[in-house]
Amino acid sequence: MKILAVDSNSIMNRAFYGIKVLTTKDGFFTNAVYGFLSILLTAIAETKPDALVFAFDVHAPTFRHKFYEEYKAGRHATPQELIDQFPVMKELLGYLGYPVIAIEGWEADDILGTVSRICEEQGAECIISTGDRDSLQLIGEHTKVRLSTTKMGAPVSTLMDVPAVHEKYGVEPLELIEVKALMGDSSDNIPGVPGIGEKNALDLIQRYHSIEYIYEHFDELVLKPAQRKKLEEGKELAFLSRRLGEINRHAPISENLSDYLPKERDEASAAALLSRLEMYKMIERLGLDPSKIPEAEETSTEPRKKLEVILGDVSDFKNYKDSEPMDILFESEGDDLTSICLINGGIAVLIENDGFFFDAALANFLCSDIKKRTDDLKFLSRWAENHQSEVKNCVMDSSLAGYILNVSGDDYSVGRLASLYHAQSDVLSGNTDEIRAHSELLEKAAVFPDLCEKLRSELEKLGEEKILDEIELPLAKILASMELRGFKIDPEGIRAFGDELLSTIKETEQRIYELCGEEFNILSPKQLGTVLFEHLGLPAKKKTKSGYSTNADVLEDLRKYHPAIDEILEYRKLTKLNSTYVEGLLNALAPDGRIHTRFNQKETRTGRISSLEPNLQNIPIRTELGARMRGFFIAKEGYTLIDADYSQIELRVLAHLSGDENMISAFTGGTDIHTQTAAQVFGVPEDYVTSSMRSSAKAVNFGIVYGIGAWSLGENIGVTTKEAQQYIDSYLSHYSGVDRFMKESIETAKKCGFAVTSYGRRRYLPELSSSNFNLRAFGERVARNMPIQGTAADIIKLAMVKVENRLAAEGLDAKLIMQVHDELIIEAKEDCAEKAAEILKFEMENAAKLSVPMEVDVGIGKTWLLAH
DNA sequence: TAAATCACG
DNA sequence: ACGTACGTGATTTAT
Repeated sequence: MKILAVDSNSIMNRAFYGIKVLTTKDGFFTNAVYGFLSILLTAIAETKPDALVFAFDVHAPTFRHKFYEEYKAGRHATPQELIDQFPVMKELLGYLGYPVIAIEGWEADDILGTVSRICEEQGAECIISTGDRDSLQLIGEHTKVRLSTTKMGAPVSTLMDVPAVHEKYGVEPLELIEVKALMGDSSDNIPGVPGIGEKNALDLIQRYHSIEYIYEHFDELVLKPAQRKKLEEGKELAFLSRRLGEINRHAPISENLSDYLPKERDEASAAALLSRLEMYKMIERLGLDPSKIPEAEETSTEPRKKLEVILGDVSDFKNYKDSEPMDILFESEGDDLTSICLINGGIAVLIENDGFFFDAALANFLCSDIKKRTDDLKFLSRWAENHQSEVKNCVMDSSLAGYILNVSGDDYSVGRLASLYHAQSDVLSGNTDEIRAHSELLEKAAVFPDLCEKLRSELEKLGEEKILDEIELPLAKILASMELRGFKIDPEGIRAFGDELLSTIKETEQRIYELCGEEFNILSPKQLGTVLFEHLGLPAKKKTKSGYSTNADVLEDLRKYHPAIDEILEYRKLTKLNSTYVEGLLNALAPDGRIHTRFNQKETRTGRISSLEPNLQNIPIRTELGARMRGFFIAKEGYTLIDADYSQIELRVLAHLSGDENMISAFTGGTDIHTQTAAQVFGVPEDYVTSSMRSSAKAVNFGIVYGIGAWSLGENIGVTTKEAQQYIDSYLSHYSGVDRFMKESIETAKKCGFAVTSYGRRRYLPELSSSNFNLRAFGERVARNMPIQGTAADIIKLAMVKVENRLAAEGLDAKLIMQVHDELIIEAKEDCAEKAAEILKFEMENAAKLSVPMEVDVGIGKTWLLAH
């Protein structure tokens, strides 16, 4: 018999503070429950117990006896967000069939101690799962403690047994009570003997084993005079602490271990609770059947609509009900559609792709004026364009709506959104074999019409419908086109560049081995750390979770100590260039000689788009060698590239949002913004600004946008924290409007629970109400940054829509192929490049009206390098 | 699968 | 006492 006894309060605490903020969409904190379950699942997997016990304190927070007042004074009160999660956790454990024990007047520790005692007596095996070192005293022949801690933000667990306690503390487990009696424990308000710390206490107990012995043989002991005095004065406290620190192992619980075997689980209730907590993956991780999730509760009140499923083809919808939009859902394989489902007026037509007629009819239908809704417009648009069509008049993409409603989500599938927004499923009727064969598709179909309405009204309620209608929907189509068009590259050039890199890499590698006097894997931070800091004895600076940090910042500081450092930095650059860019791009090259990146429109928390497989938004430019990479991105024969990028768009947005007069005039004046900032911060005329002053000012400007702290700024530009603080103070006093704006941003975000762009795009920030200082500080930085980065993202998205529309309207053979946050690239036929460049610049500069002009630099060239 | 590193805006 | 500037994605080694 093996029993896992969980110190539930302790694990809840550990999870709450150790796990990033996690809430349901209406703001209920779920991080402690989530973390608890994660820890539990690993503990079960590792220990494979027969029975489990979950011990809770009756009161959260835990407090010891009569020290409650001191307790409250000594430690922050348990935050409400954590307290609220306890009943939920207990309820869930109940559904999972586990015994939950909480007894008035007894602490969780006492219950654990009792379980462990019973195990010891009956020869059963007991494993205590806790985040608290208190329980270590319970360790014995049959009792081990699985200690969960967070080391540098990562969850770690250690299994402690008798030898482990010997090794770590040099005393018997039971003697830990004595140690604690001497040293005390502030978190449990055990006073201990004043002046005796961990070192002293351990030393004394290692030698004398108990405080009783110490005080009985007090005069015979060899003690330093100061120590003797402290012990003498603290005698009473020592014995009091001894009593407080010892866990009572006789709580009134069943001595029959078989009572702790798991009971039958109530899967439906457990799954329902977890889905209310929006922990959908946890349902599976706990081995619950996802189909046990009950439908939303409201289903019973309204009679559900019927959806009649018929098998047919696209033309069956000639007589659709035009008061309602046509919903389009589909099954796909790669870029192909295998079947679609069209829903309108209570009828769902299921259409299998039978080849030519399907393609032609669907292509024809998609470009009709019929109002449409779908769940992945970018995919559908790509399909349409591949079949010489386009998607016209699409008024809803549920995934985009879901993203706009919560940019922090990670699953915008129809099923997930339906449960999140309580959409009602229609009742399917029709040929049951067909329904079964396409059950997934039809389940989506059944809920989709109502989901779209729920999403639409939610968007309207929050004033975000324009973001969908005017930005994301038109953009989806453009991104689809950009993905299809791709970016032509020069593979021969890249290969040659790669060969060049490879030979330099070999040489560099050899030099490093010689300089270090040994061969090792330079790319392994672990091995590199050993060589640099142990074999060569260089001064180690920062540490990471698992050893020495060897990142570029650290190495930069070490350059002066050893000639190998420069080579290592060089080696890193070269191998990065080769594996990520040379090899990465060649691997991603399509048969048409072009790279087709995919744009993710639903990824970022700020509203930016991201690029993946491959990522074309991080092609090198900052170093000369890296920038050569951009020379291999080229226009096709007879065409040329046009590259346009906003100048300082984020700072201009900041000037606009803050309304700071000084900053606004900086952008209308014509002097370089960083130089002007330097002049103001350092209090010198602009002509006297040196390049180092300018670069410090630039760092301050960036820092302001990111929600700056003096420490980091100092680190970044190599001045003391104090000096950095002076820069910031000086900056904020000259740009007092910015100061005000930043303060207001945090204040409104705290009040509303979200940060927002000037187009109304929201990012919810539950971090702001966290009781964890670091998380809250992070939330505050985000509250300052998101409106700026997000507004800039909205602007360039609008610009993309306008540019693409204008180019089409003017009938130019010029198309957008790339976006890099503040930069757009067009591939244009040579004879219309000038005209297209003009349009590009104009539409970008006029995509939004700010209180400062938006400036765009535009270039034309055969390669990305030349055009930029 | 996670952590470390580094490429970009 | 603690950790320390926002937003991404790809590659590598190590667990």
